[in-house]
Amino acid sequence: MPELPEVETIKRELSPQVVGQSFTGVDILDAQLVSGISVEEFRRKLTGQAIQSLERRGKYLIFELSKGDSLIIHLRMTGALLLNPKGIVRHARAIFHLSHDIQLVFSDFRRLGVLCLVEDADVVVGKLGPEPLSESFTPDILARRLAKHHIPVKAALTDQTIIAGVGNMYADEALFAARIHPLRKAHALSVDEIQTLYQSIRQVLCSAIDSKGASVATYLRPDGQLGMAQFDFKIAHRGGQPCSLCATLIERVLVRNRSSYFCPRCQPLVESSPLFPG
DNA sequence: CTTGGGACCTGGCTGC
DNA sequence: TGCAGCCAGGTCCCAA
Repeated sequence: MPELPEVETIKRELSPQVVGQSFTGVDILDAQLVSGISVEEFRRKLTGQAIQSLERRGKYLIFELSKGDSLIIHLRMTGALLLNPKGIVRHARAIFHLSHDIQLVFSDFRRLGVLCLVEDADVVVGKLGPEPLSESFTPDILARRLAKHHIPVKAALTDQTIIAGVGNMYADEALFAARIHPLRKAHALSVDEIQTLYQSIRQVLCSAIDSKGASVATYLRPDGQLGMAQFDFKIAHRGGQPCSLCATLIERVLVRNRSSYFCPRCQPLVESSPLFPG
């Protein structure tokens, strides 16, 4: 499932191959893929534009185009971008034709992914919260944003308007690393807990990028290779297995209808004691 | 406005 | 062997 580390990996591996190239055509095999405008208009506007840069914002990939437009791709659950694939790509939804006979195939077997072509990228990504790996993201910013929400901290971490790019897997990993139960209220975390959580989020994301993302389901890198970050998971998708720290069996609880895995011993569900009791 | 829950999507897996 | 139902989760939409 593409979250920040997976999308960042795709951006890094795709950029050197496609930046500077031009779209010579596009085959949309699934009209539902294109959001906002018709397939015809999408094809007409895209064709002929060169890719000036490739950026990532949260889980979105943004192709900055030569006429000022932005091609924005969200892979959702099962989307993948394959560069010059050999043979038939299963579940191909769109084929981008680039100069120098480059083909970029968008495959997405659950068809939740979205493409859009806009003049102003902020229309799509403007509401996203801060980038957790940016230098300007600080523990204080995390604290202020969490303090506004009386919701489970797990739900807060996966809310893209609070913090961008963190999804279900890495939220579980960060909460385990910080020893915080997923159902703890976001606004009720202590200063120390937020400091630890801040470091955990960044460490978990950086480590996953180093491993080229996690191939737990259908995630593939543009060259078709797998990521390796899933081998570092300590809690995500490990329900029923022993905790790596204390051997207690890992449990699963639904938070906002999403599976959350946690160690009931390492991540107890108790609110932190107030800083100044009495 | 805030919060929570369901819908969308598809295929692998489990249990009867 | 067949089949119903669960499960995966990013985001949108609706209701309380």
